Amino acid sequence: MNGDYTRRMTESGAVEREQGNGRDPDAVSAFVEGFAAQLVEAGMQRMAARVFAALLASDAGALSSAELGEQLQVSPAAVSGAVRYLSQVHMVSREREPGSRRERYRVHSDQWYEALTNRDAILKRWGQTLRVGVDSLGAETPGGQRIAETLAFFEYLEGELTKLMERWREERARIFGESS
Amino acid sequence: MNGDYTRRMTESGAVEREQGNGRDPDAVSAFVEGFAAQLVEAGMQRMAARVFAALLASDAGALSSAELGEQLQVSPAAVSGAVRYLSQVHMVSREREPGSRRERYRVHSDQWYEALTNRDAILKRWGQTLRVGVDSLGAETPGGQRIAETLAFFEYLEGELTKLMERWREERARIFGESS
DNA sequence: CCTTAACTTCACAAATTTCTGAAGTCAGCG
DNA sequence: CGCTGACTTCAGAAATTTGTGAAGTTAAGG
Repeated sequence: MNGDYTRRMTESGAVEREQGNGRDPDAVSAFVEGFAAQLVEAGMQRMAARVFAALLASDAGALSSAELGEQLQVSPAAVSGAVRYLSQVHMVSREREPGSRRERYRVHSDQWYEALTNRDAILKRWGQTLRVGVDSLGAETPGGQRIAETLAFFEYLEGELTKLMERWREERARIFGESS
Repeated sequence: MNGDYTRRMTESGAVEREQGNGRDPDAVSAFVEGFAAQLVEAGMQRMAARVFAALLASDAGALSSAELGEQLQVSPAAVSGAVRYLSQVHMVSREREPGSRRERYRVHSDQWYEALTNRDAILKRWGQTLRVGVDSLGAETPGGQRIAETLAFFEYLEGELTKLMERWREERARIFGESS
C-alpha cells in the first residue's frame, strides 16, 4: 500500500538513533503525527502539517527532502508539494546546501508565528469582500450594518495583532534570548 | 444537477425583492458566495460557510431552515448538517419560533467573534500536545527547545487574545452602542 | 558536454468529503 | 391519538482532495 521509500530500521533490526543523540524515533513520530493531526483539524493540508511538524521536532530545525520522505514514509512528490505550500505561506524557508544540489527546508522558529498572524494579506482580502458586502446591501440596512460591524472587528483585529506580535517578540527575547 | 428546492424567480420571471425592503437578491447572493468562499479558503466546510454568510447578510440576522435551503438551493439535509456544525462551534444559535415547530438560526453578531477566538479549547489541546512533545524530545534537545518556544507562544497568545476581546467589546460598544 | 543526483510536474488512482433522496423522529394541532 | 409539518439521520452517489509513479528539469561534477 505504500511504496517503501527507504526503511526505518537498520539491517540489524534494531531501532536506531536518527541523528547524533539519543532520540527515540517512535516518540518523535508520535509527537509529529499528533501535532500534525491537530494542525489538520485546524484546516491545514495533511501532508503540509506532517512536514511542518517533522521540521519543528527535528534536531537541526531543518531537513532535506529525502530525510522528510524517509521519516514520513511518503514519496518525493508529496514532500515537494507540501514544501511548496509551506514556503508560500512563509512557515518554512528553503535553503540551498553549500556543496550539493540538495536543498534543506527550515522552520525559522520565530518566522513561523509571524505566518500565523500574517493573515495580514488574508485579513485585507476579507476586508475587501466585507466592504463590497456593505455596499451591496446598503449601509443602512440591518444586514449591511451587521457586516459593517464584522468589518470593523477585522480592522481592529488586524491592528491589534500587529501590536501583539511586537510585544511577543520582546517577551520572547526576554525569555529565550535573541537566538534565531 | 440540483434537486430544485423551490424557485428563486417569481412566476412573472422578474427578480423580486426577498423581504420587506429593496435588496437585490443577486447582489446579496454574490456577497454571500464570495464571503463563503473566503471562509472555505480559511478552512471552514463549504456548506457551513455558505449558511453562515447567508445569515450574516440576512435582514433579521436569522433565517429558517427552509429559507436557507431556498436561498442557497440546497437540500434540507445539507442545511441541517451545516447548522449542527455552526452551533457546535458557537457561531450560530438556534431558537424555536414562538408558534410553529419551525426553528430559526441566528448570528448573534457579537457572539460569533467570540467563537473566532474561542479557540480557547483548541489552544488548550495544542498546549497539551506540545507539552508531551517537549517531554518526548527532552527539554534540553534542540527540537525540545523549539517546541517549548512554540508552547510559550501559544500560552502568551491565549492570554492576550482574551484581553484583546475584552478591549474589543468596549470599542464595539463605543462605536455601535450596546445593541445585540 | 555528458552523467547523475535532487527536485518538480503531471496524469491518474485512491481516499475522503460533501451533498442528496429517502426514511425516520418528534412535537403541535385537530 | 392520529396527522402533518419541520427537522434529522443515514446510505450511497458525486465531487474534491491527496498522494503516487513516471516522466521531466536543472545544475553539480567529472
